[in-house]
This record gives sequence, structure tokens and C-alpha cells, in this order.
Amino acid sequence: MPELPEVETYARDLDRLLRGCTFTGARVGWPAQLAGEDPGTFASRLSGRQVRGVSRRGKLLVFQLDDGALVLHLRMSGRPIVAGAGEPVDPHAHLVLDLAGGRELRLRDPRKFGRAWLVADPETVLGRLGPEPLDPAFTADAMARRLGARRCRLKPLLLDQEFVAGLGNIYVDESLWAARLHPQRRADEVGRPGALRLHAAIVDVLRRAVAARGSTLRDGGYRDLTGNPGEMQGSLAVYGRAGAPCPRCAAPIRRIVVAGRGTHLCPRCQRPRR
DNA sequence: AAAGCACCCTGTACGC
DNA sequence: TGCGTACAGGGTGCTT
Repeated sequence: MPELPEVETYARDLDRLLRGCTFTGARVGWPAQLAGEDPGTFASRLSGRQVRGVSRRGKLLVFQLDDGALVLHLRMSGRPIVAGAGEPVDPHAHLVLDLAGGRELRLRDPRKFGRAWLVADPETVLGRLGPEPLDPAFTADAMARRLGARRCRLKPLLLDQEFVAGLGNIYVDESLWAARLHPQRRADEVGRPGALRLHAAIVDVLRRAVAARGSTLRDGGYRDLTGNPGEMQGSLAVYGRAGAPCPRCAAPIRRIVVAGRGTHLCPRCQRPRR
């Protein structure tokens, strides 16, 4: 569930809470979440490591340690929680990392898709990610050039983390609506004007979503570290709004399936070709 | 290169 | 109310 804005919110809050803290142990309830590593080895390697800072790359959380890094991917249902060691542990918190001083970093993840890596160099996990959309290096010119080299549809291309890092289903749909581009348009057919609109739309949508601390679509959906919902859901134009009026032209929003993913668009603003 | 599918898991929403 | 089914904000691996 968490995309770039939600993970950015976690990273900022975790950095404030955990910078300077030391891990003292780990309990692993679902070993597959360690990507093959032995739980005992993981726990002993993590013990004694101090958190230098917490940041985000794409949809991944990066805990820079005094030696190496802990990288977390929350995938569909992951949510980090910082709690006192005495507080009741949610049955879905399969990964619990002990902190000196009586606190714990817990990973609540009902679907168990989340992954944790303890690596010497975070680039071993992050190395294939595409550009950061909120970084100045993500330019409209580069966007136009790279779109022109691809013949696939816009929707799966924007979901591809090697093309651009951090976008997921919500913010791809929102960006395509803002840019007035149909999700099934071929990337090399949008032209320079389309590429410039798409670049501006991605940056604008993500900036607003970060400022709003993410989108919470339903109960049981995204919550920040404290359990509070985001505020972006009220500003979404198309995602989850099938049948509701387009904010721009009032035509009913439509939901279709593109590349196996639910996709929301305005059939009037986003024509298959224009 | 691009597209389609199975798969990894469980909770929730919805139709009957 | 209970039950079956489809679907979910992510990603990988394989085949065509």
C-alpha cells in the first residue's frame, strides 16, 4: 500500500524517533521476510548497530547504521510501528526489532509480503531503482527522452521502479489524469508536450501527497507511525472514485484494468489518442 | 522489448 | 447472519 509519499512520511518520523538509537536484538516470526537469511544470523548481526539516520529511496526505507544498513520494503500491507517493549504486540507484527532503552521497532504486515535486508551497502538492494521523482536530477528533458525510447503503455511503464522510483497504483493514476494522458497510450507516442505535462504532473502530485502525509483510502489502510491517517485521499481526482464526477469536466470517472491493475481515469479528459 | 500469467499471503468488501 | 468470491495501494519469475 505505501507509495513514495507514505514511505517518505515514515522515513521522516522514524529518523526523528530513532536517530542515535541502538538495536539490541530481533525476533523473526516469518523467516521468508528476511529474503533467505537465517533469523539467528540476522539478529546477531543487527545487535549493537546504531542508527545514524533513516531515509527513503523509492518505496524503500533505509536505516543507515554505524556499520552497514537495514533496508525495509513494506510492499502491500507493511506498516512500521515504534512501541514500548511492554505494549501488547499485534499478532501481525512478525518482525520485532529490539531497541536499547526499552522500545521496539515492529513491522506489522498481515500479508507478509514485506522484506528486510541487512547489508553492508544499501546499493546492493537499491541499485536498480530509477530516478527519484522529487530529485532535481529528474528533469522534464530526461523524461521526454526516455519516454520516446519505450513502446509500452504508460501505466505499466510508470509502475516500473526502474523507469522512475516510488510511484504506485494511486499516484500513477493521479499523475496520468493531471497530465490528461490515457493509461494505455504508448510511451513513444505522447510527444514532447505530453512528456512535459507528465513530468510536471508527477512532481506536483507527489509533492502535494507528501505535504498531506499520504493517502488513507479505507479503514485498515495506510496509517502513519502513530496510527493517524493521511490527508491526501480527499484530494484524489480519480483513484477510488469510479462513477464520481471528474473534478475537471464532471464526466463520470471510469475504472478499467490495465496490465492487471485497477486503473482509474476520466474518459473525457484522457482520450486514447490526442 | 513488451505483455501475460502464476505466485507470494491475508483481510475485507460484496453478492447471494 | 453466513458463505463464497473477487479484489487489494507491490514485486518477481517465467513464458510467449
